Amino acid sequence: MAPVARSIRVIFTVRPTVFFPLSLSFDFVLPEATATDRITLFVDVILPLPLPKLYTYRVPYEMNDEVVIGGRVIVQFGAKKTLSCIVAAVHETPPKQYQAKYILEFIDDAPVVTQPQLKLFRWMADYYMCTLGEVINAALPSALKLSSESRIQLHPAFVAEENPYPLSEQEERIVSILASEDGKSLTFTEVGDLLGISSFHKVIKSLIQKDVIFLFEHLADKYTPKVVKKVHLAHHFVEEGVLEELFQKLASKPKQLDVLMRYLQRVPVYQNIHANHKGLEKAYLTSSPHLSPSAVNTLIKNGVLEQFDVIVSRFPLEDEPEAKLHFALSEAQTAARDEVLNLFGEKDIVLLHGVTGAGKTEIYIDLIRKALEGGGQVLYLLPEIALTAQIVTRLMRVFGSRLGVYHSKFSDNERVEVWNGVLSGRFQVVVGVRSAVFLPFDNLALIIVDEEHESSYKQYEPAPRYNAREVALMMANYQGAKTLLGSATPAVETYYQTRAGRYGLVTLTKRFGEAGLPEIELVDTRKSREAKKMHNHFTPELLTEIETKLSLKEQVILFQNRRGYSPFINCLDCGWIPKCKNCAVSLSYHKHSHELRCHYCGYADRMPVECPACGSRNLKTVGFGTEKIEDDLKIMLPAANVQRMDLDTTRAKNSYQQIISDFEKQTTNVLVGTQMVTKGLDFANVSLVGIINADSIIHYPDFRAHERAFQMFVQVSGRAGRKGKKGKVIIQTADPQQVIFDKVIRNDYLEFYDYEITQRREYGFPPFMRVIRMTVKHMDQSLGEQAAILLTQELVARLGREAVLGPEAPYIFRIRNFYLQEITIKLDREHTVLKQAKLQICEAMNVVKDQKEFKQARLVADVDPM
DNA sequence: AGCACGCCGACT
DNA sequence: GTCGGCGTGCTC
Repeated sequence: MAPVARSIRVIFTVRPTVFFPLSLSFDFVLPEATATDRITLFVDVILPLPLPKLYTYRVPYEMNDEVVIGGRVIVQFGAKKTLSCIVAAVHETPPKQYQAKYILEFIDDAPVVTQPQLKLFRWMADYYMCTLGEVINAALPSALKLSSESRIQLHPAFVAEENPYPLSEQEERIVSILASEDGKSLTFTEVGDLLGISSFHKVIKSLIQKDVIFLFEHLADKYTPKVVKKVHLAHHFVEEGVLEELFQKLASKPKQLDVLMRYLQRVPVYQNIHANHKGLEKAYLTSSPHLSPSAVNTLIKNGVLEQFDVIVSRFPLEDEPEAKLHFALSEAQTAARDEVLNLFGEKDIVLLHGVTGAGKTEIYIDLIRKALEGGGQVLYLLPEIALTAQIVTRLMRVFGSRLGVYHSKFSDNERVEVWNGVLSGRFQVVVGVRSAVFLPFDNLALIIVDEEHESSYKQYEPAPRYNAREVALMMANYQGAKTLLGSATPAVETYYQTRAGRYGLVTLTKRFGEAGLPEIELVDTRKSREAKKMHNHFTPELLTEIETKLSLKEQVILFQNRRGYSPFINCLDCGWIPKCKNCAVSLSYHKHSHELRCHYCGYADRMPVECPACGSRNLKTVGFGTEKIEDDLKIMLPAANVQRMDLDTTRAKNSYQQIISDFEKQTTNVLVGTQMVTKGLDFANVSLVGIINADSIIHYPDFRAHERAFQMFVQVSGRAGRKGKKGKVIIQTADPQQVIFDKVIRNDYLEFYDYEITQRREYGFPPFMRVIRMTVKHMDQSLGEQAAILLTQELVARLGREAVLGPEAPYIFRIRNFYLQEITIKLDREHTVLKQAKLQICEAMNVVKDQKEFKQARLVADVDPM
């Protein structure tokens, strides 16, 4: 059963003194049971806080039966805070060091977190070197987390006329508001707003001392069910004859009559008396263009219609699609599917390596269907950006309302409903992003991780710094489920596992339908530049090709891996470059908003008209981002309809969907964007993809730079030419000789893999070694460096010199006013070694943290960084 | 994460 | 002389 949400909980932390409970007088009447029968239970709870251990609370004896592992309870934590937390264990061992506090309340009568989840969360905390509280915090939709808020209320014994203490003007104001309504209460922030000051604590303290008000903690479920207002005909009208009478009465009121007619049209009261019981959504009547909303209200006021509320699901049970979407798998798809199933016989994990456009989704759907037939649950993970309306509607048509969707743009209430839907068994398939691995499955049969190479599966801030692909694999392992990883450009680590025989491998080399892979052309920007043939950032080759495609009414995608107009501006007279005041980066110019913005901390300033250093008006933009590409293109090709898709244009809730649908409907011809355009989008009419500046992607100081570049080029190329059309890709680069281009052009993953794996082996990187990246952050540069040096020493002392690299300041050495130092640790892959090493890393971190002068240093461990 | 207790600067 | 700043430590 799904947990029942209770609306409001009130807990007194400061009891009004007048109501001193009389029951404290000793009445020692015990129930039938004698004291010796009593079993005293204790629970270990996970608090949603970054605390290293669990806390033990005592179960009130009468509540022994209510304890549910994985259920939520409310406890007092510290002097003031009342929190909800998850019961991780039940036992009878009283803590020796301290007196356990009692649990205040039990929220759920069934687990909200399943046993396999608890096991998984423990593994995560261990593996990713974080606390269970941090895992729980990331896992639970925040509406399932309760936390208290202090409120004040007029003291029940307070009578204004008898108050012996003089009140200040501010105090009077608070009192008059609290007295305005019986039992009215205010939060601290409300008090602050009311008085227009932020230091309201003094006032509150004084009022408490004078016995005018008291404090209490208010704890409310944040989850609110969705309510729909409905109306139906008042019951006594539902009778023959009576209704006619009503019509006559309303004869002179045409508007009301209209409403009534419409109601009867939708609710056939004559044919079926019971139809009236369910009624009709009020909004259907009030928002109908031909009806008057006020007439509806008049009918309600006069008792003809009755209004009532109904709690509904945010994911309505739609009628199952009449004709379920049925599609035939192609021969290649069928073969691949059978091979996957076959491999699942001996392996738990299979990689489906299929070129872009090979039709992997149909294979997934077929496998999901099979898994459901076997009675198990299915989790289908997608990177954020690929989880579009396109794929959801498609899955909806196959799985109907058994499909749950879990998405970062979902509201919290929606998330809770998906969570509960998984618990109750309503949702047997969930398609979702990274955080969907936290959903409370307990009977998984299959997990699909699509685009498994995607770095967005890895969370970096805040902890837990987990990779959803790895978590999914672990969860599948715990629940005996099979996992299918899918990608056109598998992560080197993943492919290595197939070579090592640990994962099965199925390959699809042909595109679905007759579509061939796109033709890829490299264009040398250096040559064009020397010949003075560049049009802004476009080579003549790219520009001509764009024009050709547009004249054929075909669409174009342009990829530029940097948002904004230009990465910085520069004063031509004095050389001034605006820098972020919090970070060691230049400010990016955003033309649309006339702002200079920091892409690391969000700091923004108005674009100056003149140089603040020398007063010159010769401010020039340097470099280019998506905004400039969009701008230039609009000027050079005024007939083209250009749309930009990047973080800045997709901030609003539905803008992303809008841009995609405009492009789909071919309202826009050219889509300019950042990485967003490289992922999983499937448009039939795109025949050209342009990569404006390939060099900025390849030249990156990181062992994964080549892998990332290869994946990005192949993925974005894959957007070109689908559904029978051969597409073209133009890559602009100043250095066409780069080794990886050769592999991209021939779309030769295997060759890329062989090349890359050799490098990884030689330089000792994953998959041969495991990397843990330590970051030391400090407001003070020198202290940060010293802390990093000490940490390095401690690490070397435990792990050996060869395992530790650094410390080193990263390229961007200051973010949000914190100076950064990085240490890279390389470890043997073996589990016992790894576990031991993590303990030693914790020790080393503690040595630094225990040092008085480094108290303000922040130490972060990132396991398997990306 | 809060929040309470504890030690140093600018003020009625 | 105090009020209040935030730095450090604890929460079952």
